[in-house]
Amino acid sequence: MTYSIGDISKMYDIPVSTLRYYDSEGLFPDLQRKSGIRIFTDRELDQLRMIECLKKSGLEIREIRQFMEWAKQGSSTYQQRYELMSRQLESIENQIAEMRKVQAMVQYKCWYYSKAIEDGNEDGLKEMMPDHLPEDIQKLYDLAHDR
Amino acid sequence: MTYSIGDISKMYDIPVSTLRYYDSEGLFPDLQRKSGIRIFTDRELDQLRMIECLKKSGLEIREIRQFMEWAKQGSSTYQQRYELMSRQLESIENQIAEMRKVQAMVQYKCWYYSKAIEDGNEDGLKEMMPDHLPEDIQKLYDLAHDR
DNA sequence: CATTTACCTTAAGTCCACTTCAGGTGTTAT
DNA sequence: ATAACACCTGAAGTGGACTTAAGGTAAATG
Repeated sequence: MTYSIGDISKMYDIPVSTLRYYDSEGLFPDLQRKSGIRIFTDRELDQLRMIECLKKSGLEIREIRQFMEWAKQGSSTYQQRYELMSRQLESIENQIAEMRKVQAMVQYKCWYYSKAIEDGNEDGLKEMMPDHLPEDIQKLYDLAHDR
Repeated sequence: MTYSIGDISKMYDIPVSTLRYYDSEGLFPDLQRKSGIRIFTDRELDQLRMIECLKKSGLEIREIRQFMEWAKQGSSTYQQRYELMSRQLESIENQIAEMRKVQAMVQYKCWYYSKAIEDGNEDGLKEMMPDHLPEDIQKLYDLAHDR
């Protein structure tokens, strides 16, 4: 099965210009052409899924290109690819932990403003604020403030 | 307690230039000065924590400025601030869910390459690949590939 | 047969969040 | 007193990831 650049664009909701940009950056190292026109196959679909994933994990385009080049080189680069994935795994785990703290802070602020709306002011809040919050809210507050 | 811009820079490991940039973008709406020099207080420390948090949640500088302006306006903007935090909470939850999928993909790839290293090739892997993976790995694969 | 459509290229432009530069003031240390 | 610091400003520069513009080819549709 093969696809045109426009097919891929619709399937993944990615602008055609972005797909061309990725190609120009070497992110599809095996992409074939028929009289100048790019022919995408399931191989490129897999690569595109991987690109999106690696981007979300925080890799830059040139690092993704490096990974794609390693993949092209075959079995001699298993080790490098494994190490890259291990590093990314650690990085993602840190990012998730960080996001949990952000989530706690935002949950705390949601509670805070809903209480402020109820009371019409922040007076009561300011009194309980460092250490006398309701138990469940205190947990969020402490998590968000690293304590 | 007050702090100089250099103090804050060291405490939070943020370049002085970034703090000046934040100030120039209106992210410290109450920041005082003594003969031209910025005087940071605990209020600005709280704001800086909030800036970092909102940035991590995906807000742009101008949206953070909006939030800070609302905060300056007092009780009349509780509702807007509550709504912003609610939206961000939802967004963070989506981001965490997305990161979990990325994590599953990267965990799967870690397993994949460690197996490839062990085997010296991907032949065995390619045979089990769509549906005959070891049970725990299959879960990762399915999660990462939305199935 | 003309125009619309889908593809192509290279180069320049955009957006965001900083960062660097050039030049200046005021206080402290040798 | 001179140099080293820590602060200041406004303007220009940077980096990354696209996006847009300008101009062209080739197949297909009215």
